[in-house]
Amino acid sequence: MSINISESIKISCPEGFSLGGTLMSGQCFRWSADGGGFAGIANGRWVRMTQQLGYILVEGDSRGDVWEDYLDLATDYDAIRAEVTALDPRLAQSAAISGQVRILRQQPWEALCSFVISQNNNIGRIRLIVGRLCELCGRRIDGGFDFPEPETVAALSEDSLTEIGCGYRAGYIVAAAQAVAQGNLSFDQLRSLPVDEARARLTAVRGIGPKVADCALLYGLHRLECFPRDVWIKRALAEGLVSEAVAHSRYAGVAQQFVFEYIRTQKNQR
DNA sequence: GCCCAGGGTGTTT
DNA sequence: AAACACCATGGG
Repeated sequence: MSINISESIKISCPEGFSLGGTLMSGQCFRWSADGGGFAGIANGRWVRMTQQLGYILVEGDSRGDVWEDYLDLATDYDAIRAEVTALDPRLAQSAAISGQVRILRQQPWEALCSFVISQNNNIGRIRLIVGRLCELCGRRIDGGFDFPEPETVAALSEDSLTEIGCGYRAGYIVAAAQAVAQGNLSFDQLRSLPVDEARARLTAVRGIGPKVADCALLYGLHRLECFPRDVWIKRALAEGLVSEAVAHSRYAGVAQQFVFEYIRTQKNQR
């Protein structure tokens, strides 16, 4: 397969920014290490991002001026980091190691669908299944397959999803897709509703519980006050790496990502 | 073989 | 409301 690197652009960013941590820390499942950088498909386009001193090199289909927004480079993470560590000094340990990670601005359906797949699953297998889903029914684009539209997934049979390894989640995936495709779940509404109501709309769908709802709101709609509680974060709370005070603060989701990435990197070094 | 993974649902205490 | 079994699947 040949990739036509038609264009490349540079996006300035803080030198400390962690591109790898941001793309590979389990908030998105479509990136992989490639030639010193990271290749993947987002916003309907294949690109490879490579971090240089003070900027990100974006090669491939880099049209559209969407990547600075995707990486959330306009948000002041120094201020966020200062605020959450002031709220809980114990968090400084995680922030010191993983505090250069940002919350991606993914497309809401991709985030929701990916985290429905994520339940009781591990990151490697989530990547595998999400990739197969795109190959199964995503639009063919230069470099691979785009994430499928909700209408496309809503029309799939549960059997076809079981065949690509979705297991018992097949029905949940179709249910979520149908809720979106039929307008019962509107991302425009979820974006502006009070967070508790947005959560309630999401968890009303069969297969979406509180954790997946918070992931959809945090990673798909950039509601930074959401605090997804997976097994790792529950463990971190029990061990005192992060406190409930942070979990209920306005940048709870950012702090949560610091802790999640911190635990992962620590675990890999053991 | 057992345990675990970015959980949720339904049932039983 | 809290504890529990069950849900597919693959890697360790």
